[in-house]
Amino acid sequence: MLLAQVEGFLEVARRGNVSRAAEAMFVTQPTLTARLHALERELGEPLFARTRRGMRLTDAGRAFLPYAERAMRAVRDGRQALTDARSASAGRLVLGAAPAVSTYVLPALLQRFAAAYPRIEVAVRTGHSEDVLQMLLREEVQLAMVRTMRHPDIESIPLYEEALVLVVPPGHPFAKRSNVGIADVASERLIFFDRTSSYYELTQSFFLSLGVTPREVMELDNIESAKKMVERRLGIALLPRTAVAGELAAKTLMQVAVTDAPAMSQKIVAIRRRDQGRPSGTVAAFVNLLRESDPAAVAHIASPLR
Amino acid sequence: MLLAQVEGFLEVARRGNVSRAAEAMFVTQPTLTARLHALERELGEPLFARTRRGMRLTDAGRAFLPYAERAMRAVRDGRQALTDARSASAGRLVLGAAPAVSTYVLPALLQRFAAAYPRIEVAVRTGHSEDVLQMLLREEVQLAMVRTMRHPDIESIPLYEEALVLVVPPGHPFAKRSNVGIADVASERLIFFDRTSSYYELTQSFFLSLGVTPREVMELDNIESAKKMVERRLGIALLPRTAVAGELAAKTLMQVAVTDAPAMSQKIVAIRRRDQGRPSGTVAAFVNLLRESDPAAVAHIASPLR
DNA sequence: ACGACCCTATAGAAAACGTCTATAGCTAGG
DNA sequence: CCTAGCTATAGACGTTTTCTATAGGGTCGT
Repeated sequence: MLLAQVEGFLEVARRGNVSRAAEAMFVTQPTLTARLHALERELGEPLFARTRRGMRLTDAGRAFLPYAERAMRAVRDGRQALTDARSASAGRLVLGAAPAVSTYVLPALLQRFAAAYPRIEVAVRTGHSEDVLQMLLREEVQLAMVRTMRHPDIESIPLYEEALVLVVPPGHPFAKRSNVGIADVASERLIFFDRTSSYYELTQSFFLSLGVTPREVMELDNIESAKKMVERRLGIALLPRTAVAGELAAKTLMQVAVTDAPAMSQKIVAIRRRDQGRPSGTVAAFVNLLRESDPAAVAHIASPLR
Repeated sequence: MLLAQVEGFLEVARRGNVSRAAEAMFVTQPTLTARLHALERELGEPLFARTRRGMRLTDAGRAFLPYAERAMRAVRDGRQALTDARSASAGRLVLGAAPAVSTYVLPALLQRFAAAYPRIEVAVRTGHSEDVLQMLLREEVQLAMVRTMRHPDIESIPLYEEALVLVVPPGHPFAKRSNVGIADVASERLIFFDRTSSYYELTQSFFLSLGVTPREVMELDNIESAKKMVERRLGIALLPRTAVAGELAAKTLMQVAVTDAPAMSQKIVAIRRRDQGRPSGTVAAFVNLLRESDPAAVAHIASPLR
């Protein structure tokens, strides 16, 4: 069965006239007649009753009509869906993100994105970078925002550098000192977060490499709780800058520079499966947004706290 | 766009492998490759990402997939609908019927029909024969059961002869007399029904042709009421035999033969539009049932009163 | 009553398209 | 490094589709 036959069937059914229908479809009348005959032969039943006035549907034709319409509509809608996807005016986008990205950077990005592409539906799956990578490989997400990772099947788009900053509560001695050294930090009560996260490993190995053993006070499994601990003066913490942007602006937390320590940071990238070709539709739209935004900066603008 | 392309797209999407999909579709691999390329060219977008392991859907392919499935399903279901209709195992049947047929004959017929073809949905439109004919011509009904009518665009199938019988209440003098003549009848109180119906004309002209002026007592607009009047001894009536079958059997009405009057009857036929070709599907099924039933007889078996 | 017109069906030739076999090109895995 | 497995390409062949032209049948109007 050919779609041209189905289309011809519908057109003739509508107009009740082969010649007119043929004209409307830009083919000659014998061509359309042949299509109808072929369709009727394949279905084993006359779809039209031939009269002197033209063509009338038979009962069989009437029975087939809704299915023919459904088929043509599906094809038409499928075309439209691709056009929409191409212009990224509609569709679906499934993102993966590391927790710190998901909580502190994505909301502001998605706010912008939703404003620009209101007809795209967005889903976010959060997990540690390694887990999100697996999601990407299993194609459960189309694009993931995680720390730099290496894998042969993915390609990366650099996004921003996420600095780990030392934050202390307002009024803390460090806040007024001009010179805070790594040794000073190590002797303070430190608050860590999420032992399974890469931030934890990063901070740990940082201290170890400097020959300092930190005095761990407590470990929370999420950044938000860690911030609250610092605010309640239970210790100080090294936290991603994007995660404390709001508190720093509101001065409920103070940032302290450590003079004798190298800057600590992680590179955050967007990753895609290499075998998916160039970004298309919704993914391309989002990548463009990423490129023209400074993801680390937007966190300051619209923090999740406001 | 060709259905073969859509089908190929689905098969390859399912198997992720052109060669296997081609084998499953009984074509060679280059053929299927060509179909995919043609489809992608027409849609202006790659639907698959070609990898060393085979074919994976792109985002565009994933977006198109549900529409492709819908289209193929519509075509498949359409085929099935025709098959069902051919075997009359499912579908729709819209019947027209004159009032006496609709009330006294159709119920029993439809009971049988529904038992034989449970998946056919049936609709009945009732009206005087002339009105039902118009419905048929406007294709509002597929088949109509009415009194014999003549029209160039319809063809008739004889069903049964509907006799008008004289009925009297039990205990009426006529019930015991061996010899009731037309003059006797005319002197009785007569009950007629439905002045707009052909029965009325028939009975009136019958009396007139015999030079007798009936003493009309009352006229009801439906047979059921007329029967009740006779039962209540308000008069006697000439009624269609199928309409009084139940009462005759229950002996709440008695039939009286009129010795010196010719039998009065109307021929009931099924009519169809001549331009609809031979009966198909559900109509054919019903016509077959009509042929193998004796419609006038079934009214005795399952009257509407039980 | 008859001719002009309108409809679909058919015939036959030309063109277009799809399908095949054979093979190239590429990558992963042993 | 070579083989196996995958898709892409080339070129020939055959079928199908499409076209123009025309037949056949019936209605409507004059």
